[in-house]
Amino acid sequence: MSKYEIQIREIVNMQGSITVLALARALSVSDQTIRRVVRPLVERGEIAKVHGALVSNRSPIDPPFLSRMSQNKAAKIAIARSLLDLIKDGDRIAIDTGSTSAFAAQALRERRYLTVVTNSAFVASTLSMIPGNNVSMAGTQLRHHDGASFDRSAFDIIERIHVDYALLSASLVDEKKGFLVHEQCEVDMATAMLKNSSKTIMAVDHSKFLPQKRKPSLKQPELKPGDYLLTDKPILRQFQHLVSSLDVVVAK
Amino acid sequence: MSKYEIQIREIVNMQGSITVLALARALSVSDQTIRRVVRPLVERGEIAKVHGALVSNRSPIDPPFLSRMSQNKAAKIAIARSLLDLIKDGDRIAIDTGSTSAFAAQALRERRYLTVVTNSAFVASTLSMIPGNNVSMAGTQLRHHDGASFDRSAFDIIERIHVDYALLSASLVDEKKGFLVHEQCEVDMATAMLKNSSKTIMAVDHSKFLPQKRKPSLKQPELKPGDYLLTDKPILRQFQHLVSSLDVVVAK
DNA sequence: ATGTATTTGTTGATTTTTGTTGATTTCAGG
DNA sequence: CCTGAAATCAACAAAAATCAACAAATACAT
Repeated sequence: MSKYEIQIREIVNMQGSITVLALARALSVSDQTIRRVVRPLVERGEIAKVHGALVSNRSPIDPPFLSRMSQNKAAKIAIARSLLDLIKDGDRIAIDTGSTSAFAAQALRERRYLTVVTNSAFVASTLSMIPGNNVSMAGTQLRHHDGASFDRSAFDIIERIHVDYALLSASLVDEKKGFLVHEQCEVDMATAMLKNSSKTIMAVDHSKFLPQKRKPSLKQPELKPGDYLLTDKPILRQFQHLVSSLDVVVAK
Repeated sequence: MSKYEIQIREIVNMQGSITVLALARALSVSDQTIRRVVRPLVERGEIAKVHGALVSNRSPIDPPFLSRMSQNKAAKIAIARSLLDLIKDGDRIAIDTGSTSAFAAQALRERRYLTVVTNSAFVASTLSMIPGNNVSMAGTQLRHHDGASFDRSAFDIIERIHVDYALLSASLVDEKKGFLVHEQCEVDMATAMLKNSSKTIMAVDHSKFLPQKRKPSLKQPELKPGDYLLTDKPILRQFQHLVSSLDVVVAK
């Protein structure tokens, strides 16, 4: 790995695109050097190259978080897209934190006049820039691993705003215990959102139905009959009893 | 894929529609080049083409925030990078809203253990995901054009947290009146941030020194002697008196 | 210090892109 | 259904970007 690699990646991702020569001048090396360093990056698909320029494959404001921390990207995108069949222009929705919700937020940029309340700064930021939306960020101090807030004020705000849908997620689906997450604050937040919404949408990709190394142990609040379950593969028999009263949507 | 592709897509989507010739002038290439680059885009259906013009097929309302983000991108990035000379690991900083601040936030991802307080959801989201940072999002209801908050709680939080630096911006620098912005709430926020910080950093790219169509009229609070001014071109003589007591940093 | 390995800059051949020219097509208005 | 202006297209020459190969510079272990 070359010493210029990090710099190059950073400049390219920040600018969106730059010519090889400009980059050479910026780092005061020859254009040939840039080409050499860049070649493996292109092969690994980290940045794209066209005749005349290097272009980032990330959108300039697209968080590293989406590409980095997401396993099962395809599944989550499919789920997010199928969410669009449920959520219509003008709906009010509470959205929890997590990567599934992040993708959901991206998809919901297609909708207009949404009322959104969320404790995730990422979701808030994404949807607040859509004209016509009314977005409330619940909470102040953000935890660093996902930019979500669980402080007192976060709950105050969630409890103040009533919405049509609460979009929730889970870390693991257990045959016996149901939808589980790692932290109590997440359960508390889910409970608050669920209480203040007409319908709940639980979004879990199929990997959440498989055993995991790090096992969560805290149970999400009970869903009501008629609530939605969004996933990307048919529910296996041993989980059927968990979802019998729910409206199951399998994204394809 | 051509190196002009992203720019073309951006301009077309931003303007809604534009003639081939205007686009050629904008990128200072020939009209023939535009046609050539555009052909595959049209075939893929990414933008539509009629005799005489290219029209965007995307929803006409795309976040104005993003478009502003791309004006003077290079200058803003240069300023953001030079900010890294001032801000060190562990510093505490208040950041206002605006595209310059958005780029600053991107650059500050290199720093660790920052204490950040901001009323911009985008800045909060960007910096909250860096391990070791302590980020507070000030405010609840986000305005849609830039995802920033100016409600009561935003001020409460800004006023509660004392920081080393306040990073502020302006829409126009007027020879006589100084640093101007469009809205009173922005002045109020800047004032609150400035009051609670040891030093203020005013970041304005050179285009802010030029006359503008839409003229802002509200004056940002006075900077203190020793505060920083970050810009990307040397200060012209007629503006010198505004910055005489300031520490001027010209990014290159 | 010495030799070896790696990185970097330079050169010239090769490929791709771009601008220009002139012919052709499309469009609006009688 | 013409007609003139503007837009488009095709083709070729000029310009720019890329690549391969080699030499110079640098780093590194012995």
